[in-house]
Amino acid sequence: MTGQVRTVDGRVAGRRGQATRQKLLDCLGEMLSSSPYRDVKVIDVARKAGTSPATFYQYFPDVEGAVLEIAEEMAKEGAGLTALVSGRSWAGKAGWQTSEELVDGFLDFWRKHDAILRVVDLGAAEGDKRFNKIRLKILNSVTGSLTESVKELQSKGRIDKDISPAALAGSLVVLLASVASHQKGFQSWGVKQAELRPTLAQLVHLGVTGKKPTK
Amino acid sequence: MTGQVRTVDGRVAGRRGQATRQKLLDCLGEMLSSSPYRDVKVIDVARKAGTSPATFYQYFPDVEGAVLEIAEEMAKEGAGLTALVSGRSWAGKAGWQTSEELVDGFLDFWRKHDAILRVVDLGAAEGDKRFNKIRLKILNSVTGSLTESVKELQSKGRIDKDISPAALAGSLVVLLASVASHQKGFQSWGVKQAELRPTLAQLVHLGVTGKKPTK
DNA sequence: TCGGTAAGCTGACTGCATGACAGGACAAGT
DNA sequence: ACTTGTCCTGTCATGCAGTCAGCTTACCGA
Repeated sequence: MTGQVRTVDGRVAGRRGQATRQKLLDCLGEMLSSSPYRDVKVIDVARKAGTSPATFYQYFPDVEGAVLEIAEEMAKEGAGLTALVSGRSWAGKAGWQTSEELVDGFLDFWRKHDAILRVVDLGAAEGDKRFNKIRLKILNSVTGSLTESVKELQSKGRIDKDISPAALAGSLVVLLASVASHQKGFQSWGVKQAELRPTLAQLVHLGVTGKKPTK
Repeated sequence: MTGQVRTVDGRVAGRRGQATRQKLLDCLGEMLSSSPYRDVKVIDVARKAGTSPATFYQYFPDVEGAVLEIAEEMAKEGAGLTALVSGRSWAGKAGWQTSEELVDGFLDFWRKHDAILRVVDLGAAEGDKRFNKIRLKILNSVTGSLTESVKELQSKGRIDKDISPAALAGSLVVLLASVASHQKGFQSWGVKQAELRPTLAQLVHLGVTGKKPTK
């Protein structure tokens, strides 16, 4: 399934080559954290990795191509976020705990992949299908499970019939994603990190169950 | 207060100069809508405006500087979003209407300024204070009013005391903003445009009042 | 009407990044 | 030692960034 790693000109990469490739990806990742995406240059990445620009182009068509590579990697890890929702209960105290853990898991993941997620978000918003696919892969892992939960509760009459479960689940997930990526922005509103957690958990619980949580 | 428009080298811009400057801004705006931010070149903007790169640099230090200019302009318009919340009622049917109109107004604004908002969002997420300031200026116009509404309802005991009004208002506003900027992404979840509106309105109403809306 | 002055624009230049290529260095097997 | 295939880099053509001197245009007072 996962074919061998290949260079741009078709050769099969060996041990040494893979190491170089990975080093380039790592350095690119670091650069994305420290400088604006628009200013990241191939030459800088190469220098940081102790190699030459030509080497970079042996493994990636351009900066964007390498970013996609990092993003794919992250998306694999992101698939694990499903566990935050699937098989969890939304009733009573357990429901509140589900909410809290979902929020925590999400914020942690976003904090960890902060820089690369910014770029993925931009690419997706600009209409690039490859980036959108990656973004969806991550969000879907949560949205899918959440949609099921909403449908179930809706069938019990707890949520209005004219609400689309997918739209609701999607909105909540997007809410988490964007709060996560603008955590710093909240500080300007005098909102502390610690206040964000319960607020989001409350919103999620309200959205999914239509009820205030019992703690 | 608003000093005269000046060129980079300190000259005062006259009628013709202002027109050229504006044309450059317009063309940059168009380019941002049609191609990725990273690929927008000064030379292309200049060509599109029927002038030379050197002229561009007479009015702006670089692409980012010009983008900030467009963004400031947009932020002024965005200040008008306050009207969507301030002085509105959150009780009964009127509350539901407030919710709906807030969502509509927000989505419209975002759709209209789609391209530039993407860049502002990126800049803010990357930690650039100037972009963050602009982003906050827009969001604050709504968050401020919404925070007041939440505080008022909280004092009536309708919302838990341990919820920070600012955090709640901020989260809701950020929810609107991010759903707006990824409207296309929702289509992949099989969510139609028309379903988004009521879902968001419901979430906003739930968040602010803690109750399901009466329609 | 006629300079004088400041605004407005651009050609030309330097420097740097991109991206392609050919060929050298190196490791492994025979 | 020789061959083979991987791996890296020097070099080069191309194109954009950003600066400057100098030319053109518009305005204004005498």
